[in-house]
Amino acid sequence: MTLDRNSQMPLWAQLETALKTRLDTGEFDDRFPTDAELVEEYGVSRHTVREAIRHLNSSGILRRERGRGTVINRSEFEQPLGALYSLFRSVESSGATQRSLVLGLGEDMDPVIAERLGLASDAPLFSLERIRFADETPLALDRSWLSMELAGDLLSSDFEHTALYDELARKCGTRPDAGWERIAPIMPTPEQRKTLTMRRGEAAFSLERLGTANGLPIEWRTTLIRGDRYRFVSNFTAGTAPSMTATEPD
Amino acid sequence: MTLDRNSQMPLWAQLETALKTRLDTGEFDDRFPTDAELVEEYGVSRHTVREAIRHLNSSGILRRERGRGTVINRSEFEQPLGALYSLFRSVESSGATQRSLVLGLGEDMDPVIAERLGLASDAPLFSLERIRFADETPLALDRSWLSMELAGDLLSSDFEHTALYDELARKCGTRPDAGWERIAPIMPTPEQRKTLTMRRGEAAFSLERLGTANGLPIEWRTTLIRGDRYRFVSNFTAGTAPSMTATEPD
DNA sequence: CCGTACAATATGTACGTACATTTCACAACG
DNA sequence: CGTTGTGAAATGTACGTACATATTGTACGG
Repeated sequence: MTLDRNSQMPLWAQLETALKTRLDTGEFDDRFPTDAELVEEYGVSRHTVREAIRHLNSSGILRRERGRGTVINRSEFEQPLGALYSLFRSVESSGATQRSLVLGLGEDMDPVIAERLGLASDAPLFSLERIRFADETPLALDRSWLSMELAGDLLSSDFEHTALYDELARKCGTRPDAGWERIAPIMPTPEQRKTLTMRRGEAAFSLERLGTANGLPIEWRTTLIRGDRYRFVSNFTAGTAPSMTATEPD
Repeated sequence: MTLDRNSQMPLWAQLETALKTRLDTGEFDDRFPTDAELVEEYGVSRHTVREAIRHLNSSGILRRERGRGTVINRSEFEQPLGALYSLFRSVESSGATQRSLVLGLGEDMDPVIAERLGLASDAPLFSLERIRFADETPLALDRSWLSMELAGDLLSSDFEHTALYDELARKCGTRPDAGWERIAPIMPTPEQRKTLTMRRGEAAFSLERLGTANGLPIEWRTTLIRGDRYRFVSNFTAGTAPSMTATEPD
């Protein structure tokens, strides 16, 4: 398949479509081509190849790893969303008069979470639970777990006024640099509903996050966001997401 | 503020941070600098400027408009999410044995939706309602509205096997090229729950989408996705989202 | 046999240039 | 006075180059 240099569609968008088609056929199941190979094959510059891959990347299909190559994101029903990584940050930085209230700070034990953090199932965990306010009204309920060995020094910190990651970096010398996030719609339990002063029948977002540093998991976090106070909104244009008009199945 | 060329942090990431800081102070409230101005001011190449702006863009802070300039995304509580545009597509392309069942196809009237589409409140609307299956089990409930004047020719189409946008392009010569999308968590009504064969107490995603072509709204769509069958997942790394480690408020 | 060192590979960063396309303002024209 | 045309401004696309950095495999030496 060759590209049409007279087409209205940008070269990189054509290339993106072509690559997506070939991905669907399973042609790259063992190995995705390198930049140089695609440059050679399609006769375009590396810049154009990267632009195409950047878009496949941001739509969660591919992932690039420096020194290793471009790998295909395999997942079944859980659809990766690329730049959704900013989801949590967007909640954090939603403006308004931000404030948080510490509900719990101390030691906890949980075999499931301990295993997620790569610890023995009876390992002691540092736990921090907070309510996030925006405009004086509860917006989210947030709980983090870290290894007590790593975060023990944080037991005496004041988290009403200090960010967890900043404190972690300052006292423990580390901070999540990667990880994953997952979002689901749920019905809050009566207790959660009461804590967040939600009305009955109101649903909520449930966010789960595993934060890693240097490839090792260091933080597990769950966040519950009031559904009546929050929406995630996205603008799309042919300019920023041209693959959409070309490949949107519907 | 000047950039440190000996820093470990890439130039573009430093520039991103610098620009974000200046954005926060409101310095650019009237006008965001052009590429050329930033090239001049920071003494970097336009490539680097674009890389920085690309990241601000994908985190929903800025929006670039060809021929016009770079503008700041203003929104209060509804946080834009950049590449979340692929949200709907990800549902569509979630694989499995995809199938849809047409529940309704015909004329409808709705003053609110008509207004959203820029029509008179009593204008007749084309309406299409479908159930989306994945693996023989209902996944989503989907309803679209278009102006009857535009989409009248689609009344006789077979949407069990044909995509709406393809049919729209073929018969009506247009197709959404931009728009916006919004996501919320909701409790389905008993009727919706029954249609999607959901258990009691299970929440769902509610997606709303306005699709535009050439700047004019042409489609309003609502989608209900089963919460027990779907998750949105995102991987983040310092490599693909370095601003995160730098600016994560928590 | 194991570990270190080095080379090959592949992506990341950063520079440069040129032209295309869209938008907007303003002048010229009918 | 309105319409059309033209040019300036700004981002989009596309090419080129060079070097940095992370990963992996291999060869060499103890």
